[in-house]
Amino acid sequence: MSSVHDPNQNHLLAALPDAEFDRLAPHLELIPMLLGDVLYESGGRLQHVYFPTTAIVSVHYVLENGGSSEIAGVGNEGLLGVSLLMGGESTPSRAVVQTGGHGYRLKAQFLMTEFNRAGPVLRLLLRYTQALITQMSQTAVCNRHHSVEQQLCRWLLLTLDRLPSNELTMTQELIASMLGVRREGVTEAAGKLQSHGFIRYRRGHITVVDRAGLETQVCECYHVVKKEFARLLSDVRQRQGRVASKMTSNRAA
Amino acid sequence: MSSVHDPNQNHLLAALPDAEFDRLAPHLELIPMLLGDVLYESGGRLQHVYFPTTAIVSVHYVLENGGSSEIAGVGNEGLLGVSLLMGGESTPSRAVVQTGGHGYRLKAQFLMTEFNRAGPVLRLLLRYTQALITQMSQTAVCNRHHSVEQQLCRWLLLTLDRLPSNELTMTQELIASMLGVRREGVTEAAGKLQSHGFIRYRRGHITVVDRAGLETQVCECYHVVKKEFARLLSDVRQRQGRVASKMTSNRAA
DNA sequence: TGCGTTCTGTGCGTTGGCGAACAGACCCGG
DNA sequence: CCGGGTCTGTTCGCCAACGCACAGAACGCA
Repeated sequence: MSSVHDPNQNHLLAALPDAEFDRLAPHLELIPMLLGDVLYESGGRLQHVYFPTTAIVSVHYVLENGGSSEIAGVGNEGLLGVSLLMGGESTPSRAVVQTGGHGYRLKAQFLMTEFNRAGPVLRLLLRYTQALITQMSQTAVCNRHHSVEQQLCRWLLLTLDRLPSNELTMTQELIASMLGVRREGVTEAAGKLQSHGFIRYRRGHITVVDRAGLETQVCECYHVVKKEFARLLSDVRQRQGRVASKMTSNRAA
Repeated sequence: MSSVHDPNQNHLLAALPDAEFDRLAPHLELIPMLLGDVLYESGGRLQHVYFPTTAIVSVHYVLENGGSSEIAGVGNEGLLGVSLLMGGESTPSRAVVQTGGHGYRLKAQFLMTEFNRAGPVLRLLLRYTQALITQMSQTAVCNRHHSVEQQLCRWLLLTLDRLPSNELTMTQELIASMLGVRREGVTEAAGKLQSHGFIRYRRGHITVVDRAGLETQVCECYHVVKKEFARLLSDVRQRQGRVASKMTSNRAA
């Protein structure tokens, strides 16, 4: 259990040059991220940024009438707290852990110091921001033009890409609230996907058995987002074998 | 006609400290922006950034099937080309002039040089980016949860805020394509608003006669966006009386 | 093993928005 | 002042998604 966690599991951290990584590493704090944990509350002050490793976090906007929609998901490919980088101390969005796991958090000031050096960290994180903007925009269009079933496919695939396994622990109710649709709508769409043999599910567990099948149903939005991430962050998955010594020493912080 | 145009009509340019402004000013190029002009094509390489003064530009995403939605509008409060700043040389979005007028453009390299000094220009533009992200996100939620009529109100008000007058030159067809809805839907919604006495229109012209009335119908999304812009860019509308000598000399560039 | 909770399936009626089609109104240019 | 193109108003059928309500199934805990 001691060497399971490594900041390099997060692709952004892994992509940092050694010098930058070494400066940040002492301040990275491993934390459990439990299903339902609220990382940011709408309008709240941002104290930390988060780099998920095994967890997935959903960023969404909530309306006065209680309706809401996910506008982006963040897993080990990204970070939470972009609005800090942008200079807003808060954000109108809400960030909730959607799949339990772990991640590293960093006090805002440390990242900002690094960011303000205007070096590789700034450039990397801005490119990530650009990818995030694409994801949000595509979500907006998708919300308007595509069916619940298509959107479910998109969401499943995007989530799957962030998971090590092909099973997601997730109720239909929860998925519905992510997509901003009715639970029954998800039930129906999921039923179709199951009858096609693409997925199987039971009470809170969805297993993707035919990923290629899902891809035949999904709308272009999925591919647009993936492509843009790949384009902007192609260099990001490289570095894996970095020595973990520096961090294990402060994992308990 | 000679002193009508001034870069300070754009709020971002106006908010720059003198030193930064003076460095950029020689490279600002006044250009007409005509209705329908395409500033950025989806996937195209970005050569310039644009600071609208009297024009309004619509940023939208287009789907394979031809459907599309505006994800943000940019007028004299902002700039086009955020993805350049983010380090992506292109963007999957499309930018089209929605209301004819003027603006200043700047070769990408000049802004990037300034941006990379990591001074006030960077900070200002990042905060603008954050505001833009809010606008996109709120649009995504709005697309999902609010009626065409509410969205029309939101769109009218946001557009109105960027115009000097209370009349917009705009066909219902065009508005429909912005919102990503049917033209008939706009006709119906606009009809209601007119019967309430909030607006009046005739073939391609909409006049807002009761702005307060519109605000009673609009969804919260409008206010959220406005508030966030105000919060992030409150210092931006200040400087107005800056000497225009430096620019008039190169207006013809 | 049994019980309560939570999740899923299903069946209503309702509705907002879509798609297509067409008539009338308006405007501009010749 | 006329005519053609464009914009607007309206209709009708259709369907996806909504909201509500309830029954059955699965699971977890005692």
